[in-house]
Amino acid sequence: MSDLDRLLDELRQRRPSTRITTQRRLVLEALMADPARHHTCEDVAAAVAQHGVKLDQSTVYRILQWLKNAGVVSQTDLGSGSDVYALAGHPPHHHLVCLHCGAIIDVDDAIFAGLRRTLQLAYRFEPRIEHFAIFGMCQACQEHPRTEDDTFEDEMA
Amino acid sequence: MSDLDRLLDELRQRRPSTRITTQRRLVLEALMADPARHHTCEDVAAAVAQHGVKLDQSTVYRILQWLKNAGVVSQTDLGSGSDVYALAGHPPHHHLVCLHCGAIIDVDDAIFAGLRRTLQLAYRFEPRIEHFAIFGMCQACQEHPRTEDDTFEDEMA
DNA sequence: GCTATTATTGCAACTTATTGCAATAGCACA
DNA sequence: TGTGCTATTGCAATAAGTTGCAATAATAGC
Repeated sequence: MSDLDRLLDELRQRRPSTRITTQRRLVLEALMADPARHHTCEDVAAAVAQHGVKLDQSTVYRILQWLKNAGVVSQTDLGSGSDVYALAGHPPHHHLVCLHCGAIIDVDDAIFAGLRRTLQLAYRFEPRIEHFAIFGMCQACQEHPRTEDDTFEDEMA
Repeated sequence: MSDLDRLLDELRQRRPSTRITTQRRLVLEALMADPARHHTCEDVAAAVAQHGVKLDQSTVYRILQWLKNAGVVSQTDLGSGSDVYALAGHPPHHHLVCLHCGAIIDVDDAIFAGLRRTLQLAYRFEPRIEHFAIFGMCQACQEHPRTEDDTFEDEMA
């Protein structure tokens, strides 16, 4: 039994009314074919299309939401214009995004340990910090300042 | 000289080519009329319209981006469908958003002190954590669990 | 005050993402 | 294997936000 089928099986067991459709299978297949990648909705649709099946974008979005709710994928806005989806890794990883140059720096999940504990203890809140983006300014751009509003965000727009 | 004019003056001084337009003045006026509020683009447009001036939504968005880049307002996605904009407070405040019941819990900026320090020391990254939303599950919903994917996010959708 | 320069606006078109609804297709059960 | 229930899909419409471009208007310099 493949990883894919194992996962689909588990999803059905958690909620028996769940149906395993061709579309869901193909989307998961596309995600698992490149597990470390940040997939956009468009990427996924394109990958599925290569198997000769055209999915409506609303279907892709709905399947990605479903997988996100099930904790299988994370959804992140890295400031690129479209959200990215990634298989929930073990352990999760996060990103620092430079508002000036657009650099994306990977960071370890450990940086959130203290914050998680604070939220749990002080607020009894169980945060879902699975694939975070923190915007700011990287070292190089701090040393090479540009004007206040001449930012990557402008360029992204 | 009003707070509004003082602020506009400062913005011009920082970047002399900046022009103070009626539109920018009205948007800032609307924001400052209710400084503690989370304003949506629509709110702002409506407030300005009460002064008899109709602004195109693209204009409102552009002005809000400008103010954000200048550090005057913060932009936050609280999961409501439209981003909210708030005057940058002193000190900044943040929110915990429950994915199940939609509750929004205010939290103090102090919870980010450790994370900020870590990012500065370990990554030489200057984070811009001005008005954050952290999604997760509040205490009440942890005690009253619903099914895995029967979340507020579904309802929001 | 008048004029030239160019930042900003309004408009219309476009992108990303979501939603209501009728049609389709999993899957449980006979 | 066939049948019914209903979760899921595709479609078309909608919402939120962005962008290119021509027209407008703020400001600097005369």
